[in-house]
Amino acid sequence: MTTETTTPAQQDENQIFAERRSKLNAIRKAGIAFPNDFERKHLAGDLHAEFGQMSHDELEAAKVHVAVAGRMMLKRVMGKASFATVQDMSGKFQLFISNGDTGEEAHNAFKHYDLGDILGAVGVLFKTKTGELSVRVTQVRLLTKALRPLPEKFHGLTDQEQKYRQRYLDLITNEDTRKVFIMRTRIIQTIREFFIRHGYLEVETPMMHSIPGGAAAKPFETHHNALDMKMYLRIAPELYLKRLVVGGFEKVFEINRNFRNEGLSTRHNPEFTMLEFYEAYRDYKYLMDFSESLFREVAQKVLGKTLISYQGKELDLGKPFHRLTMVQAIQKYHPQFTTAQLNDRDFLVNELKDLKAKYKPEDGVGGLQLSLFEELAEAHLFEPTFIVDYPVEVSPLARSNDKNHDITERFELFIVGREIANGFSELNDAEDQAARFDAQVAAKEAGDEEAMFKDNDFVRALEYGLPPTAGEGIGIDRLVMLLTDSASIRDVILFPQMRPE
RNA sequence: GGGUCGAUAGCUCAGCCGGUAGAGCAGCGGACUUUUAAUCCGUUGGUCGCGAGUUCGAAUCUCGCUCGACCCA
Repeated sequence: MTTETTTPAQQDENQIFAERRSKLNAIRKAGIAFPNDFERKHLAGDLHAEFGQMSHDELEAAKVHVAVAGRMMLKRVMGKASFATVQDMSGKFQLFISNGDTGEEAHNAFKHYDLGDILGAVGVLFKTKTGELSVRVTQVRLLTKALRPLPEKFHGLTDQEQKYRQRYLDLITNEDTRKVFIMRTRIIQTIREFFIRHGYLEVETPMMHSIPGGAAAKPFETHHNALDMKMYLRIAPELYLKRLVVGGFEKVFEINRNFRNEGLSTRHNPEFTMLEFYEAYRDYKYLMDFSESLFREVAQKVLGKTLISYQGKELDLGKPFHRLTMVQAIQKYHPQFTTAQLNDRDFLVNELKDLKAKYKPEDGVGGLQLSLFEELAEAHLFEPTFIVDYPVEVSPLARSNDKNHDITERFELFIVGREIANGFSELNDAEDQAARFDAQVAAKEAGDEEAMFKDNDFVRALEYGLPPTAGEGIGIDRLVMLLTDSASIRDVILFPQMRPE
């Protein structure tokens, strides 16, 4: 990329750095310091899988020639012979380098290679006397000099802050970290395959919105220079995906980032990954069954089982998920409340006051029920539980229940006490949608920063006719946390948001 | 926003009642042709997160700040 050879930040200078830089300078003088002509032909993992079971004598007879490359993680020099362990994307492999096989000069050069350097080696497979599959190296080359030393080889990198800020170091050093992120990739891959197999179309909708919509959240704001207009990073793709269903794409899904301008915690990162999907001619009950089969399949394919352990407690995604209304969920953990009390506005306000819970005093019964549910029940929902019949006033995009217009055909799925999915039969009555937007605008004007904007084009789209449709969002980061037994969302996001150093 | 804990060599950590900094790994030099965190001998390396204060003297005590982890709102 560049030909700069000037030194980086001087305050990082230390003895080890200086020593390595002087080695690099010597390499530069001797020829090409960063060669790119080494042809790597084998991965450690493949070699272990293919030849790991062969005996010492079988390997000697087979004379398997290999070319491996990777970062040197361990080095043991013993005079006229040395062992080194290199690590590539698939695993680790041991090299045996000796005066007899490479010549004294090459072996002496190797002795000055440092842990962290990237090497390429060619040779023949053999087994050591302790039975470890290794390469008897005939040629070893330094491909990339590492100027900075690696973290200590036994403990690795343990400092949480450094693990998050310098994820590359965490990945080099900690196998567990690599496993989590490989699993994350597999989870997303499995989800994608599931939807494609069910006939869904994967789409991409805008990340920059002129009207943020689809969720109750504070957006990030930015500015478009050429159009001289305010824009928002999206808080949800929902309204665009439903426009696509209006357009005739009757089964769509999108896996992508949402942005919400809120605090950071072990469960919140300002940008996070969301799966949203919509299917015409389905309702929220279908979605619940569909979600159960999705979760089951992902666990089975990624973990090989549905019985999982999270932070020391077990749960089985193979068993039917519980289904409770919000009122039932509150009563499950607080049987002293009667249904009449939980539908009484004054009673709810008093309880919330006594509990010192967060709630909006202007809310109606529905909003207050939700606040009480969050305070008293949510954290207890360890086993997968769908909470159904959300109040209409907190569900401005969901279809009302035909028998009771105060509730919607909506559910949220909770696992390990955390909201992990949200789905509903979509509101496809354009006039009702327009009225609900107006109510949101009124709430916004009254000071609710999370209330929605009115999206007139979305209403116009509904006026052309949205078929009866069901839609759902699933928080991918939280799902990955669940399946990788991670306590913090930062442990499942490669580069979590941090304050500047 | 509040509370608890943390920041000392490149990394992992110790450093007690205040007396001017220590180990292991890594590095450097030496021995060693089957090691497995190799071993053995020798050795270099520090703005003790930042800034004040108390004190004859501060890594250590006090206050403030920065960054982080966890818990709470």
